[in-house]
Amino acid sequence: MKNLQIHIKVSPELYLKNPDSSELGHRIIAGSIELINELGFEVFTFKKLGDKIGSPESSIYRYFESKHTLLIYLTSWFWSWVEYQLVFATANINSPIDKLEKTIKILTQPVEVDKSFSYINEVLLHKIIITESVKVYHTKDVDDENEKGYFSSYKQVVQRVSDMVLEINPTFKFPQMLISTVIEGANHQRYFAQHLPALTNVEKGKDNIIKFYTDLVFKAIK
Amino acid sequence: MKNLQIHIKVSPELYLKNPDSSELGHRIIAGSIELINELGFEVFTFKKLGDKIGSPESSIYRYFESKHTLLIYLTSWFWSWVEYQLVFATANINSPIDKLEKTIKILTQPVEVDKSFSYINEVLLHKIIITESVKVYHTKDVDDENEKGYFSSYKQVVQRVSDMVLEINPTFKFPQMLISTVIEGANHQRYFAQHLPALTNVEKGKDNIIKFYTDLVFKAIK
DNA sequence: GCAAATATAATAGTATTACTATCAATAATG
DNA sequence: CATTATTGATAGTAATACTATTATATTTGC
Repeated sequence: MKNLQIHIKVSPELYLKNPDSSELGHRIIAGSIELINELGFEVFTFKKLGDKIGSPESSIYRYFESKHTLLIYLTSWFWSWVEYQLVFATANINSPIDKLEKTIKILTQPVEVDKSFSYINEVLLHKIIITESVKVYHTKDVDDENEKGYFSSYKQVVQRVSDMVLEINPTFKFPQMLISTVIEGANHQRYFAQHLPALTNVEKGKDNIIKFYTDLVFKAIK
Repeated sequence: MKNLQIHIKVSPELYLKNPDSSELGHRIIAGSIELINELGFEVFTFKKLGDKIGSPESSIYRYFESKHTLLIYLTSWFWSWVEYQLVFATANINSPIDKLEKTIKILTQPVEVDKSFSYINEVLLHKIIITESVKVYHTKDVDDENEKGYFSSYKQVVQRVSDMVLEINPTFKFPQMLISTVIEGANHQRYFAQHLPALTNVEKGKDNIIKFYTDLVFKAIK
């Protein structure tokens, strides 16, 4: 994407101190994206992150309450960024069908680097979304955290795309169900392709995932 | 389901000592199903389970290497049990379409108690599948564990249903992708209905989830 | 340009977790 | 009834997920 200097806004409830407001904050975000990828979320700790970025863990605790809220911060950033991409990519398209098709593509395709956000590696972040993001809301605290608005950026993406579905077929009864199925599904399939290929049908070279979910959506709402 | 006394076989790699071979084993399984539901997998520990069932944690460690393999054991049992239900329910149906429809229903409907397996509460176990099962294979050890066959019962269900799809439409290119999308999707939607209703379209009383995925499958393969 | 406020570093400490190890007591089995 | 297997009781350990305190930079407001 272009070299605009845009800032993605993340709800302040997700941090104690805004990581986008200091150099240490940037290092925390950039370092955590790398380290979570490297170790996996369970093995990742603030101690190890501190060692990596050369700061004590106590400093990281001044930005984030826990590694769990840091992960929510990252996913929240990601979904806001996806929404921005969505709006950007469909801005001048008039046909609702073309708009939805383009949107499904963005939601299901592999992510490319976006130079607009210097310290965030979107490709690695997408890998975290694929591998770790289910852990964000599969906890005993979901209801609490949902009330505090922790998942609003994800819900907003689902809502925006659901509205596009309704634009095409106002009588369709399950837009949110369809779109969340597609988003979660595409991530799952990308994960399966790498780790549990028996559960998917991904061939090298071809991107079956985009095709499969595009077909699925248009057949479902017809 | 009927009162047959059938034993679900779980791969021996998943335990150190077969929990189905002793009374303590049964208490571990029954107790863990209750306690994981109550506390959530992260907060659940063998210490707490030991207190609940009146045995020291060291005894539990003689059955399972870790709480992670215990969870895999539970999900593995569940998918074997689902497969048995699938076979049972479609045994005398000749029409491939009826068979698939019945199958999708079983995969997406709420679970009912099955008296055949006395010490296992299938309804609670299904709640664990819905809430915790993604954690089973979203770890750094997936590839390793997959090679050891830890996920074979789940893969077998997907394979069986994929074959039914191919029976109806032998040219359909993405059977595994479709079926794993449906299974994971239905579980996700049930979770969303309870905790993140903005992501789904479930109304009280009606079971939209079964309807939605049944439609989706038949439209996709037509 | 300097005091005051703020951010970060350095270090220490704690309850809990996820185990492993050892030995005694009990129950099952041949 | 002697042997073997199973469970209980107890202890111990490194790592985790924090909290707290004090010292040292760095920024900022006047």
